[in-house]
Amino acid sequence: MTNNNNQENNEDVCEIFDSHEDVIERVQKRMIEEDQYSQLAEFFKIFGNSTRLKILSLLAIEDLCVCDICDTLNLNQTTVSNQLRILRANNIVKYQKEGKMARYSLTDLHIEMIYKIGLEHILE
Amino acid sequence: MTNNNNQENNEDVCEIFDSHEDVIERVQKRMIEEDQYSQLAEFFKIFGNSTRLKILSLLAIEDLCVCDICDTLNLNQTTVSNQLRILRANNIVKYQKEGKMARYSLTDLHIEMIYKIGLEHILE
DNA sequence: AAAACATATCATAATATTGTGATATGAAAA
DNA sequence: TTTTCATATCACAATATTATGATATGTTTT
Repeated sequence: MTNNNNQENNEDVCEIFDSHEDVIERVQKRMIEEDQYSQLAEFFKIFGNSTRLKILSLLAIEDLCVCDICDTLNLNQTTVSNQLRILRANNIVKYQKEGKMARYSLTDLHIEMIYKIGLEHILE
Repeated sequence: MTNNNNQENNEDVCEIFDSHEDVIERVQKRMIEEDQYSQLAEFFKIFGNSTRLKILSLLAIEDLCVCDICDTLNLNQTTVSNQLRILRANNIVKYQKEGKMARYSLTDLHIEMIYKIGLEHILE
């Protein structure tokens, strides 16, 4: 596994077998801030619900109004509006008022990228 | 907005203003399977918890045993083991027994990619 | 103005997820 | 074999999330 030479009971000079303390210190140094982990988790949580994923996948195809989303997905208007609120609050979608309608779209290319990599993953 | 010519009250022949029915039908055709949305949501749900994200970010740096993960993150052993179980069940991490220790690693490059795109996103 | 329509918000019951104490398993050390 | 160590599993209280009915807001039509 490791390409060390021949000595068997060497646990002092070999750099490869470093102590747990060393590992911990080294890895800790490369971590991001506590707050960033939370932000990231909040961001990914958005993708962890199939209703929201469906909405996102539709908006990746084209911009849509709320009622088209409802009808396409055959979902309750309240359900869709609620999820859109969550998506808005997290800056995942934006919308534009057109008369009494609201036309929604994705804010950001990252959203589509993440969706597609995830899809690639589950399709192996 | 749309590059149509000069007529003002044209609502019959112009292909650009299609009815809700047309939009719905067109978009529905490009959707993936119900089951795939669920699978995708399950997959992304994994990233939606900061403890799991922390573990994943450590394993993206180097392979680690459970106790090193606990010590690095200053977390309960049960908590870490539980999250590792979830990660294993979802094929996000794998492990290798080494004596009484278990060395964990990421299964797949997609994991690291998604983590990094997410990080890019929250850093604007 | 009233009616109809598109969307948003509020309140809540049902459900899911989280961290953790208690405990089990299994391997190495004594 | 007993003890110790590393990790896993179980059970569960605390918390978070979901979908949805009821209702509010705001816009167009009549």
